[in-house]
Amino acid sequence: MVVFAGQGDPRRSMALLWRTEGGRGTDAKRGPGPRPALSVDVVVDAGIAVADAEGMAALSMRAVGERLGRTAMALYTYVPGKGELVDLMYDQVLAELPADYDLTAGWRAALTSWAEDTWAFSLRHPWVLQVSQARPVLGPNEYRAMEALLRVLYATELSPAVLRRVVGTLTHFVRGAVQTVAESRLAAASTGVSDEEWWPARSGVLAEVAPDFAERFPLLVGLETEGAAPVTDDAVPYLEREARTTFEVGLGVVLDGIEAAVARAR
Amino acid sequence: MVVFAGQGDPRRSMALLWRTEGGRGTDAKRGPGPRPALSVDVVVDAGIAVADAEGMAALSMRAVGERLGRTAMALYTYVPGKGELVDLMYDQVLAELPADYDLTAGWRAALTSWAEDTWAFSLRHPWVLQVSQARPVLGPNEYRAMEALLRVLYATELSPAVLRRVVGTLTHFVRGAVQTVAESRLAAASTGVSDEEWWPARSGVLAEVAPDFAERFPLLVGLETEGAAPVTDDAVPYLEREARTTFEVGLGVVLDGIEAAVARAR
DNA sequence: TGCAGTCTCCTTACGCCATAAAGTAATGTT
DNA sequence: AACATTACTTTATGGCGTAAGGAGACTGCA
Repeated sequence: MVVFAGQGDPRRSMALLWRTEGGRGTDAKRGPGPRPALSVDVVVDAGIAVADAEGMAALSMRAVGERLGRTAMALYTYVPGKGELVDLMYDQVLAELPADYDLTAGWRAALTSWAEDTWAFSLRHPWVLQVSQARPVLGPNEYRAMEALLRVLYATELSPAVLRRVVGTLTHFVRGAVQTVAESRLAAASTGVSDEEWWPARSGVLAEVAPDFAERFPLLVGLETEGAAPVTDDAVPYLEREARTTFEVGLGVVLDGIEAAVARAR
Repeated sequence: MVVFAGQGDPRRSMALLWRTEGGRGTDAKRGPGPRPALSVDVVVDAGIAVADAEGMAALSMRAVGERLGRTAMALYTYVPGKGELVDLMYDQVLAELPADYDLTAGWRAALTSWAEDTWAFSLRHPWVLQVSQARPVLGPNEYRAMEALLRVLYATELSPAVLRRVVGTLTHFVRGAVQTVAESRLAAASTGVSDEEWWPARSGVLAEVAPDFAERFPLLVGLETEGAAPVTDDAVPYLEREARTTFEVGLGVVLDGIEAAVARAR
């Protein structure tokens, strides 16, 4: 369930995202009417809490309202709609990402830190992976995070034209890798069936239903038995271990590719 | 809206996916009861038609039923539920992908073809990008496509351990890159606002709401003006052009990284 | 002090969604 | 001819986002 950005009045959305009047926790001067018991920030935080705990699929206006002891409709006082709420939640959590990376150990080490931070961040708030990238949210923290990545990449001294694409390459890869883990956890949580239980059940049936499997897909069968990730921690499920190794090895591959581009440009 | 796989009886799901009794179009021997006017294949094709035309968000049991002149509930005769229907749709379209790649020009050229085919395929059926990868569908065509990719990758003579990860690296990257285009089209179609209209509207507001933008994000602003993709075809929207260039350049970067791994292994 | 205007928050309602349950009618087998 | 089985329908349940309208709280002005 990719969730799309709020499509209402751009002026209203952007004013909320970049809301500066004192920032979080300040209440602007009041006019007539009852004093608001909530605030945009409180609503956004409640949304984040719901999404963190129950996932994006469980994020409903009713659920957020309930967490605040209010009805769903009460939220519309603070936020134009669900799309905009998600935008605000997204930009809010993005504040957790570093605004700067240490470049003294070189760009490669810095990029590794960036990828590692992004990985950890995405697992802390897995629902961010379901926010569509097509129409970016354009909030301050998204820009802040992008600026941090760019600062690292400028150290490669690659041309702007290449640099632009490297940004995409890195984010696509990291996003895809961490998404595997996030979705796997989501599936386990929402079905109550762990990967460890799910996989043997399916592959057992597979053997029944496709007895000629080994002849049809020899390379696949060969690969399945070889090259699995070593078991370093039994508490980490199989699929997550595999995904983590793919992340580490794959990141190395991508960084090697960037290095090749750097060498070629020199 | 990531859509998760059907979570019902694995035996039933797998039997449907690998259904062999005559394959498409054969009707099994009949018992008592009215003769079925539809079939699993017809339902799956209708689902694909709906998803291709209107997107995953518009894929409802009602919509598919309506296309077949039936109620939503009628579909449950053929398919256990929506999740399983999506699984079947997914594996069905995957049959469009080649089962083999020409390796005479080397693995690099073959991988480029693979990436290109995956790109085109994903834009033909953008909704496949919203099928969760966490609990794979495990249908015959998914395995067929994977086997084709593996055949190419075996030509690199990398160790199985590395090869496993390279599969993930490539798929993550291609998926991420094409997803940008798919979501951008989806956003344009569902809101009626093209990227060309959307972006200036937003960035205009951005300038109002964040007058200190250029000081806060100097690298970002710098990059925005430099290194844009050259305009080769005016009919292709800006964001798609950018995404396509990212795909091409990024693929080169990843392939360079694989080449580095190959060289190191030698 | 009183009242008008404004604002928060509620209830109700609409039209979607997946799917459970139960009913109707058609068909093959005995 | 009776019965079991099946395709398909109608109806209902409990979710969703949010439009519309109303109740009561509060400020600012007369």
